[in-house]
Amino acid sequence: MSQRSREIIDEIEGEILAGKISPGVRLPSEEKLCERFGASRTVIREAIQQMRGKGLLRTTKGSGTYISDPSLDSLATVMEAYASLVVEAGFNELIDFRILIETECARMAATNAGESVLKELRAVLDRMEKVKGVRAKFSKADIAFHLAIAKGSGNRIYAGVLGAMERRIIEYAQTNRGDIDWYSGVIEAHREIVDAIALGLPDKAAEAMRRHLVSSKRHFLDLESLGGET
Amino acid sequence: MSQRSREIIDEIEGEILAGKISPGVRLPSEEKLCERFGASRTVIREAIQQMRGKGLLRTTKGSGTYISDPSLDSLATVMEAYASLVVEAGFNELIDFRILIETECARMAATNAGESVLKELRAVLDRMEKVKGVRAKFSKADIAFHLAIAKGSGNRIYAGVLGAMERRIIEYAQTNRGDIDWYSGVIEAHREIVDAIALGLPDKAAEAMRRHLVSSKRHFLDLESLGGET
DNA sequence: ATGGGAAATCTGTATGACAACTTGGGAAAA
DNA sequence: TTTTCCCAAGTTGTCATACAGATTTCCCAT
Repeated sequence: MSQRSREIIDEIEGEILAGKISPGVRLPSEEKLCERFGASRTVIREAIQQMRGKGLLRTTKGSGTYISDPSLDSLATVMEAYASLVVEAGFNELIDFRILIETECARMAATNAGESVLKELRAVLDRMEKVKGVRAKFSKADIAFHLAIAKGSGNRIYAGVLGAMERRIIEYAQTNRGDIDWYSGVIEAHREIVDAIALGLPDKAAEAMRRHLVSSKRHFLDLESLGGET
Repeated sequence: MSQRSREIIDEIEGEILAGKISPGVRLPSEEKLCERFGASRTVIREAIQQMRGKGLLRTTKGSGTYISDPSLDSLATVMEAYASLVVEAGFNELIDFRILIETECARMAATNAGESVLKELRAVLDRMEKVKGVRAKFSKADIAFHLAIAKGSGNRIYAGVLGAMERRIIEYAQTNRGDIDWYSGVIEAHREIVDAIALGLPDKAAEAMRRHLVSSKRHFLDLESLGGET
């Protein structure tokens, strides 16, 4: 497997991560790169496309190709793609991963979250109360809740990684669960978490979050073993 | 920004993650896709290249394009690219992320690790003792140590995510640190972790790992504030 | 039935051309 | 001189065509 584009990718990536080219800087034009690597424009473009897929490059028609600044979006995009593949093979592992990160998010949020985050959390709680029973809307609010906490942690990596998985996990895990008791239970758990964060109690917030997620996981596994498929 | 390839990517990705196409299955040939989307082969290929970059597709010359099975490598590739970009902006956050995951890995390894993992860990310890003082080799062994523990956790996500960051973090963090006391300290900390895992003591293993990493982080930050740059 | 080889299929690369868009600078106007 | 406007050069996006190199399929001769 020769793959001319592979070599080119390796070389350019190498320069990027060696710091020779910094985020925001424009890459030489495709034509220039053709000269430099002695390859056709086709190959150069294939290399660029692949790096774009990774989120390493960003192109603007008419202007040029630029090194991405490390937007969390790019990480999220890729992790989402990955999560969608792994979802069947190792859903358990993915959930455990999520529990680990979110528990830590809650803990950190209790010390770092400002008033604006708390306000957002309370707004989401109200919304969940309002849409109780409507699964699609409830899920959406649920996701918003967890992302808000991740944001409140102050660590952008957590928020990025989590945002990548959240939607898919919740969609997947909440299939076939519609009784009103369950909705109320979720809201109650969320409220407990918010209270702990508001009071600035890291351990309590972490513990509440962990309990909430572990119970979700159990619910999901029960449903699955009963054959709860779409 | 129209971006014909964008639409195609969205559609194909949508089908993949909706489960309409499963890992291992072959995608229709480029020509067929041209017909289906009413686009030129160029556009189809650009879409494919980008998804290849994400690790979503795998192509074999002469045979076809296939949906990747969720190999951890693909995630690692992408996270590595990301880590290289974020490394300047939020190195602290990246390290905290690592500490969180590795602590959990150590905890889980204490209950899940089999004899083979323990054997590997001990072998790595010996090797570190042998190359004490040679920074490049020591770093390599250091990475191997942490990855072995991640593997011993039994959760492939941890191992994948960590493998993606490990090399870059350690390379970056160990710059300018060469005195013999430091090497000994690292080995001592590692030995403590291995012992706890061998005895099957989750909390102790986790605590030892956390102490080790937090101390590394502090060392690194000290060096940095003194102007320790490449 | 089987083995071998040719044909069909498929991805990788090269070339040339044009469209769509951005950018910078120069000409024209104030 | 300063400002405004427009266009020309530069750059990426898309198309069509052709052929090389690898793999797979299938048919024919043994």
